[in-house]
Amino acid sequence: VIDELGVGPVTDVARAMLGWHLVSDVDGSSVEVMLTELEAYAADTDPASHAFRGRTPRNAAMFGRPGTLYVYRSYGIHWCANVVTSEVGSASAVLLRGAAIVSGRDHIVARRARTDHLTDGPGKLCQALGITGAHGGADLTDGPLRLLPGELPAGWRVETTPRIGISKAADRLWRYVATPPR
DNA sequence: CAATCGATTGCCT
DNA sequence: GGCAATCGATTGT
Repeated sequence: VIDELGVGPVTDVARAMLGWHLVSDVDGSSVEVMLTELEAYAADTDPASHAFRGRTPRNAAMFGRPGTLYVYRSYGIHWCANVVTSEVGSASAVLLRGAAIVSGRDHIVARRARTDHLTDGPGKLCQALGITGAHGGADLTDGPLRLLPGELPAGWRVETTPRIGISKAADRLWRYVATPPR
């Protein structure tokens, strides 16, 4: 299903993943979103990657198979999710920063306890999908969280910008944002 | 063993 | 637009 993941540089993979869908059946709530904002992190050559300094207890999941979920806690409060995109041992990953809701909006509203800004940010997206640290290392090809290849709808544009909130390698245009036609 | 610092969010002015 | 909240992995003494 996710044969496209292990192929090519993580930047290309991240851009190609725009329009892919992520389905969550966590806690019995079925939610589906389409990915619209992603960032590429290349383990070895990227000082901003959590895997840049090698394997640690936190980033162990990044060294797994392509299609593995890597989840970490940010600012002690939020969960952020990445998809491992490289072969075992390479630890390149794509950070999930934003998505468009396809179905299950009611479940998301309940989880987020608000009706706006539901999935526009890495922490918000995790909360919307019910992703927590317990899902770190999960296989996205099988289980309550599934990643499905797809295409952006006609007319959507892709913008390339610097990554958000990092201090190292901040000049690389490795953030990809898809926006609907106006 | 203590110190540091976020791949952020939401509420405040 | 500014800033506090919050915690554990990672790094330094």
